Amino acid sequence: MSTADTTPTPTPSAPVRIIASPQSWIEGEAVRQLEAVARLPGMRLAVGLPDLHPGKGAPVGAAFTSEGILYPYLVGSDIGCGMGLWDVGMLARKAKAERWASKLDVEGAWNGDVEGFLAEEGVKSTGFEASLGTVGGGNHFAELQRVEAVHDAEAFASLGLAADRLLLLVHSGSRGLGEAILRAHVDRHAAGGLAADSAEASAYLTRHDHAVAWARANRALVARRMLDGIGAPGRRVLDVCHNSVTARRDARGTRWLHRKGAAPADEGPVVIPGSRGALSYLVAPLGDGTGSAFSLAHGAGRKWTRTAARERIKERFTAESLTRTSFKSHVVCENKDLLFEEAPPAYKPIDRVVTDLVEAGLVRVVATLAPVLTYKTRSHAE
DNA sequence: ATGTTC
Repeated sequence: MSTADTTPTPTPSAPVRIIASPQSWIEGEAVRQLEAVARLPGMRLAVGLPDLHPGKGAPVGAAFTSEGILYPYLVGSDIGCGMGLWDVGMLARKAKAERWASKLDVEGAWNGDVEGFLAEEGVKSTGFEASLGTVGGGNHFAELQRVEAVHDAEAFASLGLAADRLLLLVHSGSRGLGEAILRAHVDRHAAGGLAADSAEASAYLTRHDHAVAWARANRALVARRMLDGIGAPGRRVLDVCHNSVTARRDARGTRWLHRKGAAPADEGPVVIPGSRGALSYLVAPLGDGTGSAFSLAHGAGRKWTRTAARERIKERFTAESLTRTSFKSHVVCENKDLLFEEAPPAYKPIDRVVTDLVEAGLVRVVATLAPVLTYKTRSHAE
């Protein structure tokens, strides 16, 4: 017997995999966003990492692979955003955190030779150079850290690191550049994708790749300004991008790997930071990456929205008290709203996120890093 | 996230 089926055919979904233990609380909205992305044309795999949380349309803490079509809106506006780690080249016990907290200033355009700096980094200028070497807003920061514990001495030493030296972790992106690139795309295509073999995809990818390189140079200049401020040399240990789309070619053809708040698992060790009042984890990826879209968590993940964090944290803490943490570290954040929005209770516990990655066989911990001074922003009232 | 935002 045949029956007329009047129900619409469900859009076939790509597999969805969420790498998180039941102890990692993940908002339902983030899961719904992940599932919605998995139903987009061409999608082949959607992976949520343990720091998965809702974003604007698409979730953050996720990686997606597609075939034949790529989606600029999944990368978002901060193309190239990522984490760079520097060996400060100074003993941690020589740190003058209180003095540095009153003095460090990386606001506004750098007064050095920006064009020369970009040339050294091998990056073309963009018209956004007044922002080059600035941290930006939101969850971006530059943080001096000490080594709390070394768990894998060999891997730690192979990065040229020493347990008694300060480190500098820089989280920033492409500032207004990436936003301009996404806006130009969204003006024409909204959330729509681009056929991978189209001229528009090539044009987007060229601009995207430039923003990724510029963002990396931005982190390098933020680091240089911080290092100049404390009078230390500094050496870049690693630098990885967690917002990007890249081509991966294998026997099946080309896959487009979108990372939205997801660190790469195929570029060596990475740092997964907690909140400014928590440890950060230096981890080494394990496994072949195929089940996790070659990606890792990129941080603790937000527990409270910015609005909720402002309200709840204002009730419990004074702004002054938030300039120090349970690690006795210093916080430079002269924007009060931002000080509340980014306070440690607004974030999930980073140890749970990293434990989930360890238990999933995706990383081993090389070292834990404790905050000494977190630089967010210095206000420049006239 | 945002040379933001009138």
